[in-house]
Order: sequence, then structure tokens, then C-alpha cells
Amino acid sequence: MATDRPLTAKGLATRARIVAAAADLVFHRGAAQVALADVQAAADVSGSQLYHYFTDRDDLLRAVAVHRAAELVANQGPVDTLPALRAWVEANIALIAADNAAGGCRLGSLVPQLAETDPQTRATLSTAFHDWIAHLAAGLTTMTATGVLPPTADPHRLATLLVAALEGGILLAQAQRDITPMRTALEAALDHIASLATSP
Amino acid sequence: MATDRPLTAKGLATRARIVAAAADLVFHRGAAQVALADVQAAADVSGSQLYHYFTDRDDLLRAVAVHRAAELVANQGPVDTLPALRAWVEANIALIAADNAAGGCRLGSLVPQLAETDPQTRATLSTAFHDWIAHLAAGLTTMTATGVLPPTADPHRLATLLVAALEGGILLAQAQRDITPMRTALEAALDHIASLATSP
DNA sequence: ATTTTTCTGGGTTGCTCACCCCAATACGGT
DNA sequence: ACCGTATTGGGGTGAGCAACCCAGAAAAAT
Repeated sequence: MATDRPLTAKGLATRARIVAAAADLVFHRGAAQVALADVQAAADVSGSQLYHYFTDRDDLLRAVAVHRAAELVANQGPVDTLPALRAWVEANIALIAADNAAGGCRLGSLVPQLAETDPQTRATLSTAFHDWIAHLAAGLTTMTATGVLPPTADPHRLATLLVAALEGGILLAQAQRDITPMRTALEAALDHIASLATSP
Repeated sequence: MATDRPLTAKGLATRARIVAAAADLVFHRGAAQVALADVQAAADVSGSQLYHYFTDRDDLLRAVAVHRAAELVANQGPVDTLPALRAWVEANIALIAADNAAGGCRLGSLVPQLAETDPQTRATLSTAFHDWIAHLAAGLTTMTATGVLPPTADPHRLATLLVAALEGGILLAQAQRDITPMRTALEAALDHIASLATSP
């Protein structure tokens, strides 16, 4: 019976260790290839501990999605100038290139793997993407206010293009084990935004 | 022992029925949730028949990837004018919208599910995407030749943007069960291409 | 210091699954 | 019609897995 009470600091640390271990395994192998015994070994916990903190396998995978969404939020910086936007692109490319796109996107690759199985996980992912697009749109809105982009530019439209190009680019890179399609797609998206920019 | 000899027409039909059934189940449930017994039931074959045609589970999933890639090729029409490109976008949106994005992209969603498990399946998917981008790039190249797009336009860059926006858009739509992000991403990509067009 | 609560340890269970065996039937070629 | 090959049928096996049990140790509360 998974615990519903507030956890002590120690319990929180153990739980977090389990989620981090699971997230790492899911990233490297794909969710279907990760047995709970693998997570136990990686986190150095017993089966009882695992079930102390999580109701079942799906509960753990939900926690992985939450973990990845929280990671994304933690790594968000302001993206309210074109140089900041380019830096955002480069940081994402560098992150994926470090593994030669193996494992794909830590957040995005969870969608095809878990969305059809667990509505709660899908909801978590849905919210994460919604918020991510909103965050980028806020930055682009700032750029319309500062005159970098014209008032006719649609920040939400552009932010959606950026996130879609990013996720689609990562998926192509994962298939091809080559960062180039990700870079190409994002550069083309930046081309579009730059073409709308009002100052050189 | 799966058969390596040429199959009779009847054998080919049975094998195709199995692959189609598997592809359908993988699309609706995700690969990890599809047991071989499910495929057997859906294709109305026994376990022996399944192993007569396929070495093992991975062999069958490879065949699913090949099937999906072939489907994509069969559905390709020329995309060498802006109206044809818009029609391509609308057809893809309609296809995904028909299921409210459940199951995601029939081809693209296989990448996060299978690419880390089976190098052969990943190679199949890699080739499929490479060829798809090449096909779109060929159409865009025609547009530079006909003067629709300027000679400075890079067809491969634009084609990569289109496929990435499509796949990323579908992934967002799958998470959110809403076709809007897919449409938004693709429309923004079309905006960019239209902004390069030399004729009104 | 004692009691209560939380966390951890070390297994077991039985179900599901992928895979495989043996045999029968159907089909194609001569 | 007969023979060889291809296809199909009807199971069985055991490994791996998720889930769970019982009990003890550690930590927190009184």
C-alpha cells in the first residue's frame, strides 16, 4: 500500500532516488524495456520499498513524467530576445547531441510510449507542453512589446512552431542517430522568426 | 523456424494480414501493450502460423515498421506547387484528426517505442524519414525551378522543417488530444515557405 | 526512555508472455 | 491420383514479471 501521508525528508530522498533511477532507465532503454527489478537495482531499494512509495508500475511511470516536466521547468530561462532564443535552441541541441540523440527527448519520447496507456500520464505531459509553449510565447510577446517583433507576429503560433520543430527534430535525430535534422528544423524555424524581426 | 523461401500468394496474404493486424494494434495501444496472442486473435492465425512467418516478436515489429514506411510511400503524391503543399498539409491533418490524434503518427510514434530496442527497426524508420524529406525537397526544388520559390530557398531545409513540424505537431496533438497544435505548427511552417514565395 | 510511525529487507506467488513442438491439412506440380 | 512442399492447428513450457506478504530496523514523537 503506497503511502499517502507526507513523507519525511528521508522518505522524500528515497522516493526521489527511485524516480530519478527510473527516469534514467526509461530514457536509455525505452519504458517497455524497464522492469521494476531494474529500477530497484539502480536505486538500491527493495521491492517493498518500491511499493511503499508507488502503488504500481503505472504510478511510478507517472512520477517519471512529473519528474521530467519539473526538470523542464527548472531549466527554463527567459527567452525574450532573439539572442536568448538562439541560445535556447543551441542548449537544446547540445543536450540531445550529447547522446547522439539516443533515447530521444526526455519528455517528448514519453508521449508515444505512455499516452495511450495511462490518461493521467498523458495529462501530465499535455500540461507540460502547454506550459512550455506558453513560456516561449510569453518571451515572444515580450519581443513584440520591445519592438523586436512586429505587432502582427503571433507569439503563440511561433512558440508552437518552435516546440513542434524541436520535438519533431529530436524524433528525426533519434531515428537517424544524427543531430543534423534537429538542427536544420530549428534553424529553419529561427529563420522564420528572424524574417519577421523588425530590427536587424 | 520462420520461412526464408519465397511465399505463395496465399502465404503472402496471410503474412500481410498478420502485419496489418499488428500495425493496427500497435497504433491503437502502443507497441508494449500488444501481445503476440492479441495479433493472433486479430489476424485469425495460430501461434504456429505467427512463428512460421516471423522469427520472433522483434521480427514482427520490424515488419510493422516496413509496412508503415511502405504505406507512406504509397500515399505520396507530387508536392511541387504551393497549393499541392497545402493539400499535403491538410491531408495529414485530416488523417490525424480522424482519431483525435490518438495513437499519434503511425510511422513517427514507432521511433520512441522501438528505436532503442532494435537497430534494424530504427534503420527502417531512418530510411523512411530520409526518403520522405527527400521527396518533399524534390517538390520544393521543382518550385525553385518553376520560379515559385527563389533560387536562394533551400529545399532540404524547408522539407526538414515541414516533416519536423508535422511529427512534433502530431506528438503535441497526441499528448493534448487536440489537433490544434499540429495545425498551428504546420501553418506556421507554411507561412515561412509562403513568405519566401516569389509570386503572389 | 518508551512508544508509535516510517522506512526497509528478503523473500514468495501466480499469471502472462514469447517461444517452441508435433502433427494434420491444404495446395501446387507432375 | 500421388507426392512433396507450404501452410495451418492445437497445444505445452518455463522464464520473467508485477504485485504482495511478513517482519524487523530506523526514525520521529511523546
